[in-house]
Amino acid sequence: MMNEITPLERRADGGPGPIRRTALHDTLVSHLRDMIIEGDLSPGTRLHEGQLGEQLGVSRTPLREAIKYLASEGLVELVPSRGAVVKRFSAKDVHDMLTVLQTLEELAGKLACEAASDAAIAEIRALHDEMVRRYKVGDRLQYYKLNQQIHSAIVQLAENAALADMHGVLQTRLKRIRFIGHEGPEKWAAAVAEHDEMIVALEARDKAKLSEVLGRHLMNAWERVRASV
Amino acid sequence: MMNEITPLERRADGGPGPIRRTALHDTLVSHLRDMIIEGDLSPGTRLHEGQLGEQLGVSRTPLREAIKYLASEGLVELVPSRGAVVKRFSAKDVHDMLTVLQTLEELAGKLACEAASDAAIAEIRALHDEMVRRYKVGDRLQYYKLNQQIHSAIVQLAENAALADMHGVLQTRLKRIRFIGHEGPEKWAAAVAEHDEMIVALEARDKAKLSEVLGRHLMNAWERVRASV
DNA sequence: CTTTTGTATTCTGTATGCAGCATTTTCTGT
DNA sequence: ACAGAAAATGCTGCATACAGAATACAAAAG
Repeated sequence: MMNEITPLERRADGGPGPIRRTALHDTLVSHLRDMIIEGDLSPGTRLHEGQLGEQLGVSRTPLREAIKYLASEGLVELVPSRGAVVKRFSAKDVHDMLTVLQTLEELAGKLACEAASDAAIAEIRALHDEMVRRYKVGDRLQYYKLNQQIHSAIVQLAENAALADMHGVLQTRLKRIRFIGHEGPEKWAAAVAEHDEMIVALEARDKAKLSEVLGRHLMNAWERVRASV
Repeated sequence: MMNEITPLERRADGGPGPIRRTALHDTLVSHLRDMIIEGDLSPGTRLHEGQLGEQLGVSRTPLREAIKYLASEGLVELVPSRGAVVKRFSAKDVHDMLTVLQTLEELAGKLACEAASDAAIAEIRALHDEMVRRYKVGDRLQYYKLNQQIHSAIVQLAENAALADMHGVLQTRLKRIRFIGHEGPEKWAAAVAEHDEMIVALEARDKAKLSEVLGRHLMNAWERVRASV
């Protein structure tokens, strides 16, 4: 992927709704996040404030603030007097994260079955169907994005802000790994099959089943990505 | 508690080990954290950069960086063009956090039984005994601190960095609530009893039992603090 | 040829200055 | 006297400037 670093475009408006001024901080944070996830900034790379700021067309002050924010999210590491470096995750780190993610999604599954409205479930079904379509066509990138969306959406159904937060942090940390990991056809098929089970269980509001499938799905996720780590 | 705000003392050394220079950022972050937890900055309060910086004896720049860091931790909220305010947690928020914390500690319990060394368990036993001593004397503050330490220590035993991270974030967010919550004698006794069960289960390395007790303990925690929220 | 030390450069850490937005106060018209 | 508008104040957001630490390089000594 390795795009070249492009200056940050400061979009003036967020579209419809109340006219909200540019929030440079947020823009910078997500921009840097993407750069890390997509590999423009690979693990171990030092985040050079002067250079990076110049490339993005931003002064050091807001850049530093964004870096501190990302540090708290765990994407970069702050070394006193030596700046920030992109955090490197070991295989064990990834496995640990998946273990926690598994537990969180199991919980999310249970809560979702209790709290979700039919309409919300229907939306996820739509995402799922679209994802399957992408799978059949072999569109990996869109598949990947829809996959993430579905998992996040199920967590949203649980209507538990803390759960969504924790899940989001881990999901973000893992994005880079998943972004790289390219499982073979048979494993991909298995993943899709698990997703199918998920949707069925959700529509049936079968707590135990949904929780079980989500857990199994993430256990298998480890098998799928372990080679890439 | 409401201490008056005191200038930040810049400690020169962290004790033994390699002589490390003052890390103002870290100091500021934990100082602000403490101020929020202990109620010097109550929920809804705007964090006035000029004023606060002057009181702490620090310029606005590092202060802003620390605030951004805390924002990512979820202790303060950033409002565009209007600075940062201390986040206010609703009863549902607290309940949600405890739900997630429960799940995480259940997981920690299972992992801890597998991974912990005898020595590590002995250390927790020591903390526990000390805590019980404090309970018998009625020393609430020390009891509270040791209580937190024990929970964190058990999570540490699991040797899962991601788990420890997520647990730490939630623990921090809840600290303020727990700091306030003063349960009555009978509930306090029940909590101590649960801790007793925990230690016994841990020493027996009884995964199921430890996990169950930890879960129950946190369910009850909600009963103990719900009045304070 | 290797090692060590002194110096120069580069980068981080912190302070300060300036512009724009939000809010409040004051002024004006009815 | 009251409503609305305009000015004034205060604060945030960003940029720049300065000081100190770390690193890299070069020269000299073993």
